[in-house]
Amino acid sequence: MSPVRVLLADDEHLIRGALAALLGLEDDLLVVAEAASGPEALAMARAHRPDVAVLDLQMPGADGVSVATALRAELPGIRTMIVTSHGRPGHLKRALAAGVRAFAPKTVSAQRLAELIRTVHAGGRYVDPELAADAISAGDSPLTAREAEVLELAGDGAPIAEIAERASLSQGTVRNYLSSAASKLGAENRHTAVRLARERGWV
Amino acid sequence: MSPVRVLLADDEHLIRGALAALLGLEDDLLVVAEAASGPEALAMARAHRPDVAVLDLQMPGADGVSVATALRAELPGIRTMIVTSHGRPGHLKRALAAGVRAFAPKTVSAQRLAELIRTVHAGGRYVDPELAADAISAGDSPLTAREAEVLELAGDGAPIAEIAERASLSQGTVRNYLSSAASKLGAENRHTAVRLARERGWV
DNA sequence: GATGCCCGATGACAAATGTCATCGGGGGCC
DNA sequence: GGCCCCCGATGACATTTGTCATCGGGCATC
Repeated sequence: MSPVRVLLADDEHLIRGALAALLGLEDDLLVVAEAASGPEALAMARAHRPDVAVLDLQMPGADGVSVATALRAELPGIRTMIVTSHGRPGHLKRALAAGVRAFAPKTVSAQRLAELIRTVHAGGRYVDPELAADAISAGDSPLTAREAEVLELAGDGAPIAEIAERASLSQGTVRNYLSSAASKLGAENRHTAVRLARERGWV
Repeated sequence: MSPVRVLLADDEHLIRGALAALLGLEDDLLVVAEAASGPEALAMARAHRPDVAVLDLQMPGADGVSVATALRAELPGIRTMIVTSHGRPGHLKRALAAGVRAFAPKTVSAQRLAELIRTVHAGGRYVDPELAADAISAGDSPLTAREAEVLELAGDGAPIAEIAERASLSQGTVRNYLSSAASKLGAENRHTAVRLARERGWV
Protein backbone atom coordinates (compact mmCIF):
# COMPACT_ATOMS: atom_id res chain seq x y z
CA MET A 1 0.00 0.00 0.00
CA SER A 2 1.38 3.38 -0.94
CA PRO A 3 2.14 5.73 1.93
CA VAL A 4 -0.10 8.60 2.99
CA ARG A 5 1.24 11.81 1.49
CA VAL A 6 1.25 14.53 4.12
CA LEU A 7 1.56 18.31 3.96
CA LEU A 8 2.80 19.98 7.15
CA ALA A 9 2.06 23.63 7.75
CA ASP A 10 3.32 25.38 10.86
CA ASP A 11 5.14 28.67 11.18
CA GLU A 12 7.43 27.37 13.86
CA HIS A 13 10.33 25.86 12.07
CA LEU A 14 11.43 23.98 15.13
CA ILE A 15 8.15 22.16 15.45
CA ARG A 16 7.59 21.64 11.79
CA GLY A 17 11.00 20.13 11.28
CA ALA A 18 10.79 17.97 14.33
CA LEU A 19 7.37 16.78 13.34
CA ALA A 20 8.44 16.00 9.83
CA ALA A 21 11.28 13.94 11.18
CA LEU A 22 9.09 12.02 13.56
CA LEU A 23 6.32 11.34 11.10
CA GLY A 24 8.94 10.33 8.59
CA LEU A 25 9.80 7.44 10.86
CA GLU A 26 6.40 5.94 10.24
CA ASP A 27 6.52 3.59 7.30
CA ASP A 28 3.11 4.45 6.02
CA LEU A 29 3.45 8.23 6.20
CA LEU A 30 5.37 10.45 3.83
CA VAL A 31 5.81 14.15 4.40
CA VAL A 32 5.84 15.53 0.89
CA ALA A 33 5.75 19.23 1.65
CA GLU A 34 6.19 21.76 4.42
CA ALA A 35 4.95 25.31 4.71
CA ALA A 36 5.53 28.13 7.18
CA SER A 37 2.57 30.34 6.30
CA GLY A 38 -0.99 30.14 5.08
CA PRO A 39 -0.33 31.18 1.49
CA GLU A 40 2.66 28.92 1.33
CA ALA A 41 0.56 26.02 2.52
CA LEU A 42 -1.87 26.65 -0.31
CA ALA A 43 0.89 26.82 -2.86
CA MET A 44 2.44 23.63 -1.56
CA ALA A 45 -0.90 21.86 -1.64
CA ARG A 46 -1.39 22.86 -5.26
CA ALA A 47 2.08 21.76 -6.18
CA HIS A 48 2.23 18.45 -4.30
CA ARG A 49 -1.38 17.32 -3.94
CA PRO A 50 -1.00 15.65 -0.57
CA ASP A 51 -3.57 13.22 0.81
CA VAL A 52 -3.74 14.94 4.16
CA ALA A 53 -2.89 18.51 5.16
CA VAL A 54 -1.90 19.04 8.78
CA LEU A 55 -2.41 22.72 9.52
CA ASP A 56 -1.43 24.84 12.45
CA LEU A 57 -4.18 27.18 13.53
CA GLN A 58 -2.12 30.32 13.84
CA MET A 59 0.09 31.10 10.91
CA PRO A 60 1.13 34.32 9.22
CA GLY A 61 -0.85 35.29 6.15
CA ALA A 62 -3.83 33.04 6.63
CA ASP A 63 -4.79 30.86 9.55
CA GLY A 64 -5.35 27.14 9.35
CA VAL A 65 -9.10 27.40 8.98
CA SER A 66 -8.83 29.82 6.08
CA VAL A 67 -6.42 27.47 4.40
CA ALA A 68 -8.77 24.58 5.00
CA THR A 69 -11.65 26.53 3.50
CA ALA A 70 -9.63 27.40 0.43
CA LEU A 71 -8.47 23.82 0.04
CA ARG A 72 -11.98 22.50 0.33
CA ALA A 73 -13.06 24.75 -2.52
CA GLU A 74 -10.07 24.24 -4.73
CA LEU A 75 -8.75 20.79 -3.95
CA PRO A 76 -11.55 18.88 -2.25
CA GLY A 77 -9.61 15.66 -2.49
CA ILE A 78 -7.23 16.80 0.20
CA ARG A 79 -8.34 15.97 3.72
CA THR A 80 -7.48 18.61 6.27
CA MET A 81 -6.80 18.53 9.96
CA ILE A 82 -5.95 21.24 12.46
CA VAL A 83 -3.38 21.05 15.22
CA THR A 84 -3.17 23.94 17.61
CA SER A 85 -1.72 25.20 20.85
CA HIS A 86 -4.69 27.25 21.99
CA GLY A 87 -7.95 25.62 21.11
CA ARG A 88 -10.82 27.98 21.58
CA PRO A 89 -14.37 26.79 21.05
CA GLY A 90 -15.02 29.14 18.16
CA HIS A 91 -12.01 27.87 16.31
CA LEU A 92 -13.28 24.36 16.50
CA LYS A 93 -16.66 25.39 15.24
CA ARG A 94 -15.19 27.37 12.38
CA ALA A 95 -12.90 24.51 11.55
CA LEU A 96 -15.66 21.95 11.37
CA ALA A 97 -17.68 24.31 9.22
CA ALA A 98 -14.69 24.52 6.91
CA GLY A 99 -14.74 20.78 6.47
CA VAL A 100 -11.77 20.03 8.67
CA ARG A 101 -11.74 16.32 9.55
CA ALA A 102 -9.77 16.44 12.78
CA PHE A 103 -9.00 18.98 15.45
CA ALA A 104 -6.40 18.26 18.10
CA PRO A 105 -4.30 20.20 20.59
CA LYS A 106 -0.54 20.12 20.40
CA THR A 107 -0.46 18.30 23.68
CA VAL A 108 -1.04 15.02 21.86
CA SER A 109 1.94 12.81 21.23
CA ALA A 110 3.50 12.32 17.83
CA GLN A 111 2.39 8.74 17.94
CA ARG A 112 -1.18 9.85 18.42
CA LEU A 113 -0.86 12.40 15.66
CA ALA A 114 0.31 9.71 13.29
CA GLU A 115 -2.74 7.68 14.18
CA LEU A 116 -4.95 10.67 13.57
CA ILE A 117 -3.44 11.20 10.17
CA ARG A 118 -4.22 7.61 9.30
CA THR A 119 -7.74 7.98 10.63
CA VAL A 120 -8.33 11.10 8.59
CA HIS A 121 -6.86 9.57 5.51
CA ALA A 122 -9.22 6.65 5.89
CA GLY A 123 -12.11 9.06 5.90
CA GLY A 124 -12.58 9.18 9.66
CA ARG A 125 -13.01 12.19 11.86
CA TYR A 126 -11.67 13.17 15.24
CA VAL A 127 -12.19 15.98 17.68
CA ASP A 128 -10.35 16.31 20.93
CA PRO A 129 -12.91 15.45 23.62
CA GLU A 130 -11.96 18.30 25.88
CA LEU A 131 -12.18 20.88 23.15
CA ALA A 132 -15.47 19.39 22.03
CA ALA A 133 -16.85 19.67 25.55
CA ASP A 134 -15.78 23.30 25.71
CA ALA A 135 -17.40 24.02 22.39
CA ILE A 136 -20.63 22.40 23.40
CA SER A 137 -20.77 24.15 26.73
CA ALA A 138 -20.02 27.45 25.04
CA GLY A 139 -23.06 26.91 22.87
CA ASP A 140 -24.14 29.07 20.02
CA SER A 141 -23.58 32.75 19.85
CA PRO A 142 -26.53 34.78 21.11
CA LEU A 143 -25.23 37.76 19.19
CA THR A 144 -26.83 39.07 16.04
CA ALA A 145 -24.67 39.69 13.01
CA ARG A 146 -24.32 43.39 13.62
CA GLU A 147 -23.68 42.98 17.30
CA ALA A 148 -20.83 40.64 16.55
CA GLU A 149 -19.48 42.94 13.88
CA VAL A 150 -19.53 45.98 16.09
CA LEU A 151 -18.05 44.02 18.94
CA GLU A 152 -15.21 42.95 16.75
CA LEU A 153 -14.51 46.50 15.70
CA ALA A 154 -14.44 47.41 19.37
CA GLY A 155 -11.79 44.78 19.88
CA ASP A 156 -8.73 46.95 20.01
CA GLY A 157 -10.19 49.49 22.37
CA ALA A 158 -11.25 51.99 19.76
CA PRO A 159 -13.64 54.73 20.86
CA ILE A 160 -17.25 54.67 19.75
CA ALA A 161 -16.72 57.38 17.19
CA GLU A 162 -14.16 55.31 15.34
CA ILE A 163 -16.25 52.18 15.47
CA ALA A 164 -19.22 54.08 14.12
CA GLU A 165 -17.18 55.42 11.27
CA ARG A 166 -15.67 52.09 10.35
CA ALA A 167 -19.03 50.38 10.51
CA SER A 168 -20.82 53.23 8.75
CA LEU A 169 -23.31 53.46 11.55
CA SER A 170 -24.41 56.27 13.78
CA GLN A 171 -22.75 56.50 17.15
CA GLY A 172 -26.04 55.96 18.87
CA THR A 173 -26.63 52.75 16.98
CA VAL A 174 -23.18 51.52 17.85
CA ARG A 175 -23.79 52.21 21.49
CA ASN A 176 -27.07 50.37 21.35
CA TYR A 177 -25.49 47.32 19.77
CA LEU A 178 -22.62 47.30 22.19
CA SER A 179 -24.99 47.68 25.07
CA SER A 180 -27.19 44.81 24.01
CA ALA A 181 -24.20 42.63 23.21
CA ALA A 182 -22.71 43.30 26.62
CA SER A 183 -25.98 42.53 28.30
CA LYS A 184 -26.33 39.27 26.39
CA LEU A 185 -22.87 38.26 27.45
CA GLY A 186 -23.37 39.32 31.03
CA ALA A 187 -20.56 41.83 30.79
CA GLU A 188 -20.65 45.17 32.47
CA ASN A 189 -18.94 47.02 29.66
CA ARG A 190 -17.97 46.41 26.09
CA HIS A 191 -14.36 45.61 26.84
CA THR A 192 -15.15 42.65 29.01
CA ALA A 193 -17.82 41.77 26.48
CA VAL A 194 -15.14 41.61 23.80
CA ARG A 195 -13.01 39.42 26.00
CA LEU A 196 -15.83 37.04 26.78
CA ALA A 197 -16.92 36.80 23.17
CA ARG A 198 -13.36 36.04 22.18
CA GLU A 199 -13.01 33.36 24.78
CA ARG A 200 -16.12 31.70 23.48
CA GLY A 201 -15.00 32.16 19.92
CA TRP A 202 -17.96 34.30 18.95
CA VAL A 203 -16.00 37.02 17.28
CA MET B 1 33.90 13.96 25.79
CA SER B 2 30.71 13.24 27.70
CA PRO B 3 27.52 14.44 26.11
CA VAL B 4 25.66 17.55 27.17
CA ARG B 5 22.83 16.58 29.46
CA VAL B 6 19.67 18.41 28.49
CA LEU B 7 16.36 19.04 30.23
CA LEU B 8 13.43 19.80 27.94
CA ALA B 9 10.41 21.62 29.30
CA ASP B 10 7.43 22.35 27.10
CA ASP B 11 3.77 21.76 27.76
CA GLU B 12 3.07 20.67 24.22
CA HIS B 13 3.71 16.99 24.16
CA LEU B 14 3.93 16.96 20.41
CA ILE B 15 6.74 19.44 20.33
CA ARG B 16 8.57 18.15 23.34
CA GLY B 17 8.60 14.62 22.05
CA ALA B 18 9.60 15.63 18.58
CA LEU B 19 12.33 17.81 19.93
CA ALA B 20 13.65 15.13 22.19
CA ALA B 21 13.81 12.77 19.27
CA LEU B 22 15.63 15.20 17.08
CA LEU B 23 18.11 16.32 19.67
CA GLY B 24 18.69 12.71 20.55
CA LEU B 25 20.08 12.23 17.09
CA GLU B 26 22.97 14.50 17.95
CA ASP B 27 25.86 12.50 19.31
CA ASP B 28 26.93 15.09 21.79
CA LEU B 29 23.50 15.83 23.24
CA LEU B 30 21.56 13.70 25.66
CA VAL B 31 18.02 14.52 26.72
CA VAL B 32 17.94 13.27 30.28
CA ALA B 33 14.57 14.64 31.34
CA GLU B 34 11.35 16.12 30.02
CA ALA B 35 8.74 18.23 31.74
CA ALA B 36 5.31 19.53 30.78
CA SER B 37 4.94 22.24 33.40
CA GLY B 38 6.95 24.72 35.39
CA PRO B 39 6.93 22.84 38.68
CA GLU B 40 7.68 19.60 36.92
CA ALA B 41 10.64 21.21 35.22
CA LEU B 42 12.01 22.22 38.61
CA ALA B 43 11.51 18.75 40.01
CA MET B 44 13.20 17.19 37.02
CA ALA B 45 16.10 19.58 37.29
CA ARG B 46 16.61 18.65 40.92
CA ALA B 47 16.42 14.97 40.15
CA HIS B 48 18.57 14.85 37.07
CA ARG B 49 20.92 17.82 37.31
CA PRO B 50 21.13 18.56 33.60
CA ASP B 51 23.85 20.76 32.13
CA VAL B 52 21.38 22.81 30.12
CA ALA B 53 17.68 23.43 30.65
CA VAL B 54 15.68 24.31 27.55
CA LEU B 55 12.52 26.01 28.75
CA ASP B 56 9.38 27.01 26.94
CA LEU B 57 8.17 30.43 27.91
CA GLN B 58 4.53 29.61 28.45
CA MET B 59 3.87 26.61 30.61
CA PRO B 60 1.21 25.80 33.16
CA GLY B 61 2.17 26.40 36.78
CA ALA B 62 5.17 28.59 36.26
CA ASP B 63 6.52 30.14 33.09
CA GLY B 64 10.00 29.62 31.75
CA VAL B 65 11.43 32.73 33.30
CA SER B 66 10.17 31.83 36.75
CA VAL B 67 11.70 28.42 36.40
CA ALA B 68 14.97 29.98 35.29
CA THR B 69 14.96 32.28 38.29
CA ALA B 70 14.33 29.42 40.65
CA LEU B 71 17.04 27.33 39.04
CA ARG B 72 19.52 30.16 39.22
CA ALA B 73 18.94 30.40 42.94
CA GLU B 74 18.85 26.71 43.69
CA LEU B 75 21.02 25.05 41.09
CA PRO B 76 23.26 27.72 39.62
CA GLY B 77 25.29 25.13 37.78
CA ILE B 78 22.47 24.57 35.33
CA ARG B 79 22.55 26.86 32.34
CA THR B 80 19.14 27.93 31.14
CA MET B 81 17.76 28.94 27.80
CA ILE B 82 14.31 29.98 26.66
CA VAL B 83 12.57 28.95 23.49
CA THR B 84 9.25 30.56 22.72
CA SER B 85 6.56 31.05 20.15
CA HIS B 86 5.68 34.63 20.94
CA GLY B 87 8.72 36.61 21.88
CA ARG B 88 7.70 39.87 23.39
CA PRO B 89 10.32 42.42 24.35
CA GLY B 90 9.46 42.33 28.01
CA HIS B 91 9.91 38.60 28.17
CA LEU B 92 13.40 38.88 26.80
CA LYS B 93 14.28 41.51 29.33
CA ARG B 94 12.88 39.49 32.19
CA ALA B 95 14.65 36.41 30.94
CA LEU B 96 18.03 38.07 30.77
CA ALA B 97 17.52 39.47 34.23
CA ALA B 98 16.84 35.92 35.40
CA GLY B 99 20.21 34.80 34.12
CA VAL B 100 18.95 33.03 31.04
CA ARG B 101 21.82 32.44 28.61
CA ALA B 102 19.90 32.20 25.36
CA PHE B 103 16.58 33.36 24.03
CA ALA B 104 15.30 32.11 20.71
CA PRO B 105 12.00 31.90 18.88
CA LYS B 106 10.57 28.56 17.87
CA THR B 107 11.09 29.51 14.27
CA VAL B 108 14.70 28.35 14.49
CA SER B 109 15.55 24.94 13.13
CA ALA B 110 16.36 21.97 15.31
CA GLN B 111 19.87 22.06 13.92
CA ARG B 112 20.23 25.63 15.07
CA LEU B 113 18.78 24.76 18.45
CA ALA B 114 21.34 22.02 18.88
CA GLU B 115 24.07 24.55 18.14
CA LEU B 116 22.61 26.94 20.66
CA ILE B 117 22.59 24.26 23.31
CA ARG B 118 26.26 23.64 22.66
CA THR B 119 26.98 27.36 22.74
CA VAL B 120 25.18 27.76 26.03
CA HIS B 121 26.87 24.74 27.50
CA ALA B 122 30.22 26.20 26.55
CA GLY B 123 29.32 29.31 28.50
CA GLY B 124 28.24 31.39 25.55
CA ARG B 125 25.16 33.51 25.18
CA TYR B 126 22.71 34.09 22.39
CA VAL B 127 19.77 36.31 21.74
CA ASP B 128 17.73 36.22 18.60
CA PRO B 129 18.70 39.36 16.67
CA GLU B 130 15.16 40.23 15.75
CA LEU B 131 13.86 39.91 19.28
CA ALA B 132 16.83 41.90 20.49
CA ALA B 133 16.06 44.66 18.03
CA ASP B 134 12.46 44.71 19.16
CA ALA B 135 13.51 44.90 22.75
CA ILE B 136 15.90 47.72 22.09
CA SER B 137 13.44 49.69 20.01
CA ALA B 138 10.76 49.15 22.60
CA GLY B 139 13.14 50.63 25.12
CA ASP B 140 12.51 50.87 28.81
CA SER B 141 9.08 51.22 30.23
CA PRO B 142 8.19 54.83 30.90
CA LEU B 143 5.63 53.66 33.41
CA THR B 144 6.08 53.97 37.12
CA ALA B 145 5.51 50.94 39.30
CA ARG B 146 1.97 51.90 40.26
CA GLU B 147 1.04 52.90 36.75
CA ALA B 148 2.05 49.50 35.51
CA GLU B 149 0.28 47.77 38.35
CA VAL B 150 -2.96 49.62 37.80
CA LEU B 151 -2.71 49.11 34.08
CA GLU B 152 -2.37 45.42 34.62
CA LEU B 153 -5.42 45.31 36.82
CA ALA B 154 -7.26 47.14 34.07
CA GLY B 155 -6.25 44.38 31.72
CA ASP B 156 -9.46 42.43 31.61
CA GLY B 157 -11.68 45.42 31.15
CA ALA B 158 -12.66 45.84 34.77
CA PRO B 159 -14.30 49.11 35.73
CA ILE B 160 -12.43 51.69 37.75
CA ALA B 161 -14.25 50.83 40.93
CA GLU B 162 -13.04 47.26 40.81
CA ILE B 163 -9.49 48.24 39.99
CA ALA B 164 -9.49 50.68 42.87
CA GLU B 165 -10.70 48.05 45.24
CA ARG B 166 -8.23 45.43 44.13
CA ALA B 167 -5.37 47.89 44.29
CA SER B 168 -6.58 49.41 47.55
CA LEU B 169 -6.53 52.84 46.04
CA SER B 170 -9.10 55.55 45.69
CA GLN B 171 -10.95 55.69 42.42
CA GLY B 172 -9.57 59.13 41.73
CA THR B 173 -6.03 57.90 42.13
CA VAL B 174 -6.67 55.02 39.82
CA ARG B 175 -8.03 57.34 37.21
CA ASN B 176 -5.02 59.57 37.54
CA TYR B 177 -2.62 56.70 37.07
CA LEU B 178 -4.51 55.32 34.13
CA SER B 179 -4.67 58.73 32.58
CA SER B 180 -0.96 59.35 32.91
CA ALA B 181 -0.12 55.87 31.73
CA ALA B 182 -2.30 56.28 28.67
CA SER B 183 -0.75 59.61 27.91
CA LYS B 184 2.76 58.20 28.23
CA LEU B 185 1.86 55.42 25.83
CA GLY B 186 0.12 57.73 23.40
CA ALA B 187 -3.16 55.91 23.82
CA GLU B 188 -6.50 57.62 23.86
CA ASN B 189 -7.98 55.40 26.53
CA ARG B 190 -6.85 52.85 29.03
CA HIS B 191 -7.87 49.87 26.95
CA THR B 192 -5.62 50.69 24.06
CA ALA B 193 -3.01 51.62 26.63
CA VAL B 194 -3.21 48.11 28.04
CA ARG B 195 -2.87 46.66 24.60
CA LEU B 196 0.16 48.77 23.75
CA ALA B 197 1.85 48.05 27.04
CA ARG B 198 1.31 44.36 26.52
CA GLU B 199 2.73 44.48 23.04
CA ARG B 200 5.84 46.12 24.36
CA GLY B 201 6.06 43.72 27.24
CA TRP B 202 5.67 46.40 29.88
CA VAL B 203 2.99 44.68 31.86
C1' DG C 1 18.03 72.99 51.93
C1' DA C 2 16.03 73.25 47.48
C1' DT C 3 14.59 70.43 43.78
C1' DG C 4 12.48 66.75 41.61
C1' DC C 5 9.99 62.53 41.38
C1' DC C 6 6.84 59.17 42.94
C1' DC C 7 2.88 58.08 45.81
C1' DG C 8 -1.95 58.89 47.18
C1' DA C 9 -5.67 61.71 47.42
C1' DT C 10 -9.48 65.27 46.37
C1' DG C 11 -12.45 68.29 43.66
C1' DA C 12 -14.23 69.92 39.52
C1' DC C 13 -15.26 69.72 34.90
C1' DA C 14 -15.69 67.79 30.24
C1' DA C 15 -16.16 63.98 27.39
C1' DA C 16 -17.26 59.27 26.51
C1' DT C 17 -20.10 55.57 27.47
C1' DG C 18 -24.15 52.83 28.97
C1' DT C 19 -29.12 52.55 29.28
C1' DC C 20 -33.76 53.09 28.05
C1' DA C 21 -37.81 54.34 25.41
C1' DT C 22 -39.25 55.00 20.97
C1' DC C 23 -39.66 55.23 16.01
C1' DG C 24 -39.94 53.28 11.07
C1' DG C 25 -38.71 49.79 7.65
C1' DG C 26 -38.06 45.11 6.26
C1' DG C 27 -38.50 40.12 6.32
C1' DG C 28 -39.93 35.57 7.99
C1' DC C 29 -43.57 32.74 9.92
C1' DC C 30 -48.05 31.11 11.59
C1' DG D 1 -52.97 40.12 8.57
C1' DG D 2 -50.61 39.87 12.93
C1' DC D 3 -46.47 38.73 15.37
C1' DC D 4 -41.74 38.76 16.15
C1' DC D 5 -37.13 39.83 15.36
C1' DC D 6 -33.45 42.35 13.23
C1' DC D 7 -31.72 46.70 11.40
C1' DG D 8 -30.77 51.65 11.98
C1' DA D 9 -31.65 55.70 14.07
C1' DT D 10 -32.74 59.53 17.62
C1' DG D 11 -33.21 61.76 22.09
C1' DA D 12 -32.74 61.94 26.90
C1' DC D 13 -30.57 60.74 30.93
C1' DA D 14 -27.40 58.68 34.33
C1' DT D 15 -23.05 56.88 34.94
C1' DT D 16 -18.35 56.19 33.99
C1' DT D 17 -14.22 57.77 32.50
C1' DG D 18 -10.59 61.12 31.25
C1' DT D 19 -8.26 65.40 32.36
C1' DC D 20 -6.41 68.94 35.08
C1' DA D 21 -5.06 71.59 39.08
C1' DT D 22 -3.74 71.04 43.58
C1' DC D 23 -2.37 69.26 48.01
C1' DG D 24 0.77 66.73 51.41
C1' DG D 25 4.17 63.18 52.58
C1' DG D 26 8.28 60.57 51.57
C1' DC D 27 12.67 59.90 49.52
C1' DA D 28 16.69 60.63 46.86
C1' DT D 29 19.95 63.83 44.83
C1' DC D 30 22.52 67.72 44.05
